[in-house]
Amino acid sequence: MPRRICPRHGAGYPCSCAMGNLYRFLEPVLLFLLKRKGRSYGYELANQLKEFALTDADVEIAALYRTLRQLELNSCVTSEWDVDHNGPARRVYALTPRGQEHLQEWIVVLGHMAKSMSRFVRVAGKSGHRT
Amino acid sequence: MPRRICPRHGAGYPCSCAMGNLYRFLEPVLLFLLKRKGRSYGYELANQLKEFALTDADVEIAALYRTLRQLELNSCVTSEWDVDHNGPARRVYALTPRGQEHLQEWIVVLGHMAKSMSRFVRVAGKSGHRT
DNA sequence: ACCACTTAGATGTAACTTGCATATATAGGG
DNA sequence: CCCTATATATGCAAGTTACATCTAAGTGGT
Repeated sequence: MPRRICPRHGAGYPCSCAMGNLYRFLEPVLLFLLKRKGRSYGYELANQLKEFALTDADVEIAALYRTLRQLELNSCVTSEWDVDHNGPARRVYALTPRGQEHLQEWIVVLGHMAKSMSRFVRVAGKSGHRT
Repeated sequence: MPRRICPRHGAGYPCSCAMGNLYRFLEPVLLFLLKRKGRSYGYELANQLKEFALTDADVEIAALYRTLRQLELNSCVTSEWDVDHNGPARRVYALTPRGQEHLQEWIVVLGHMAKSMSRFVRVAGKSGHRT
């Protein structure tokens, strides 16, 4: 999330300029999974991610961990270590109110994009590709 | 288009890994406009682009010119100078068969993405946002 | 004890993309 | 001559991505 306030649309409107990290769309899915689950950690989220992957690309585990830390830096999630189990410690994340908001912004942006893309596919696909 | 052959899905399947330049989605729209128009040049394409923008971001004119040159490097379009008019010379582009194919790949990829995004918006939007 | 494997998180870095500023040049109007 | 519109292009800092690599704790086999 580098440019949180979009210079073109300002602070109020959730445009994709301000969303950042659009490429593989990890952020919105992670926020949603955390909302649904309550709390979770990276390794677990990685396995649930496939269910909602917004592209057909594989989950990049390194990007996932970095995205989670980035979300924490931006106060969208909080984390604490969980050592109360066998195996290596887990960094357990939970959504903040700020994260809830950000998820809603993402939902608006992705809604727009889905609509534009569907329209494009409909129009562009109409002419030219034979069955 | 840096990684044209995706190491995960191979050369046959048009996955988004191999598409590159996914961020602002200039490429597919330019290919489509060229197909529809027959031939056109950067400055003209820039004005038509707004009609099919896949995100709400403004058209980045520099990105447009660079994307067109990149498409030419990858044999998706050809170009020639048009000086047969008043004003500065225009670099006029036309779609190649390779470009047609690439547009079809984009349509498949964007179709998948639109579907995944719609689903995500439907599911994630269901709980939590009050009117 | 040693080794391989799974779970769990993190970092290093080259290559690439993006946003924004800037440069170049032709032509028309004042 | 300056200003604007048309038209293409480059420079570069900052940010993103893909892939490799590292650390460490536990489990099961030999």
